[in-house]
Amino acid sequence: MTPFEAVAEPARRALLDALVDGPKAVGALCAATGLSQPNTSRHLRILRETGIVSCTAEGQRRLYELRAERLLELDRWLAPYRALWRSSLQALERHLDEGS
Amino acid sequence: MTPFEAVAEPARRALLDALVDGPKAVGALCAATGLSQPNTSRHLRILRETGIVSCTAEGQRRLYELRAERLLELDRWLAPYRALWRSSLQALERHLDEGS
DNA sequence: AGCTTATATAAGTCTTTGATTAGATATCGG
DNA sequence: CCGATATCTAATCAAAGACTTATATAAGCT
Repeated sequence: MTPFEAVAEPARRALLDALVDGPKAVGALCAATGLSQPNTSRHLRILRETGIVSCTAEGQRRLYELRAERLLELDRWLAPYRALWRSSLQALERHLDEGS
Repeated sequence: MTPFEAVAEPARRALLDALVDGPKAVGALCAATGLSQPNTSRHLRILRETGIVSCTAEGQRRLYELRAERLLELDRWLAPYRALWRSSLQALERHLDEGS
């Protein structure tokens, strides 16, 4: 699965958002997202297989951690478009300047 | 449909990539992507309904044009993760510096 | 008007994928 | 060893979505 498909799912974005401020166990992620436990595990597996999170066993829990580098691919794809909307913003600014 | 889901589909990313260097008619987009015409129309409709492209009738053709601003939402979501991978890159650099 | 080109839409099929329920595995505390 | 907790996996179902074929609409040309 591509990172694009991985983050397309709202549940998985919620999981990632919950991981921004550090690694968490599955139970904590269930609580944070409101997802059922099996559902959480399934989405975490997808994220793990995509390489966006990694998992380390910590006693009877599993700590999931972000591997944000994997999202670089999204950022790189976005780059040409970013250039475009920057230029439209600039055009808008020019327009507003002319109007004032 | 969210912009996330919209760009998750490879065919739609191909269409967007073909539109980066300016508006194109449907036929040109078919040729550029190798998608069938109905398929192209369907994906273009999805992109249009999501607001990522706009369409203007030009005689018997329809010119599709990028509305890159709509992808700002992706960029904004990505921001916190960008901060993370920047710091991991910095950590890697520090590590390499120590090693040398 | 009739033919052609360009695009959109509809119907049908097939695949993918998300959610739930139930059960399996493993670790911890006594 | 046993019960409780934490997590994973399997099976099943339902829904979403992608692709094809066929058809409709509309503009352009002669």
